[in-house]
Amino acid sequence: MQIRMTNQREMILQELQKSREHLTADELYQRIRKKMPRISLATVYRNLEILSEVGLIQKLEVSGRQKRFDWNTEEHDHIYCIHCHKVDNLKMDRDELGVKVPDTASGYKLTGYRLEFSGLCENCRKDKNTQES
Amino acid sequence: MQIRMTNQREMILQELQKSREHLTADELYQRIRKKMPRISLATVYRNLEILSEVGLIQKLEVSGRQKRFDWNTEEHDHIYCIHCHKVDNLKMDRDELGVKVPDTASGYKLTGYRLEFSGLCENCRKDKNTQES
DNA sequence: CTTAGTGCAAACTGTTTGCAGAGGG
DNA sequence: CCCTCTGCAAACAGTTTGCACTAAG
Repeated sequence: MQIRMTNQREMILQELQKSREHLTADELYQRIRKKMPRISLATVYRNLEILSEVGLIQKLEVSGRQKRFDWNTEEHDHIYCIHCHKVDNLKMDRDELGVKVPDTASGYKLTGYRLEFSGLCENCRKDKNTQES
Repeated sequence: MQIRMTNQREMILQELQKSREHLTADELYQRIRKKMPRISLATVYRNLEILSEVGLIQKLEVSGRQKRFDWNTEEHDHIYCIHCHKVDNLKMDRDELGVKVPDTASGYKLTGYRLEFSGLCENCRKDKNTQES
């Protein structure tokens, strides 16, 4: 199957890349809607799925109930804000992290890992100092 | 608020503990229903929530669309089967894993991490050998 | 008795799908 | 022109909630 670069598709890709964030389908939809009011949420979902299959973006498995998508297709890990639930890229290389992946464990043949640091992001740290929630 | 030990609550706790697995609310519901046919799924959800708040069980943040719950309340990591999506406890101590958590990163004040190995579980390894999916 | 907990149904959230029509290549 | 992609609405999966009744303490 060949994939066509439609306006919607391009917009989604652009908007995700320029955001530098890890948006959910709905967040992305809200932003794109301002420039392309007739786009539908279904289109956003369909394209995020397809773009991640093709390898132009990455679908994330992270904390929280909604799926998130990443413009950065290299292997890297994430940080999760326990207060506002946003997700950022961890700017550390995997070899700095020191995770030792055994070949097998508990009967599993291991193929990889997923590491997610958690903590308070810059904004939420400020909020916590001034007004205690 | 004080919590009452109702039959339903006790059953949920028991069934989860004896399963030694990381069940979803629905899986648990299906099992309990055999012994307690009038229990409702809503009750299972409500109790899993409450029991995890009280600290008798643990709510997991793991791969997959459904929430999973763990009878084991100690801090530990998980292994995820990329084929059948089941989740097992990792029988390794955190200090064996060698993860170095910096104090801060990308503006975040870090408080912890979540590590999930992924691979093929015993059953799925067998399946893969005989019949290629 | 009192008030937390239950079963049921209905609501809600996030995501997926069927379809007829539109528009990339 | 063809066939992938779109918008729309309706379906779906997982979870939560309002309510009147039940039962634990």
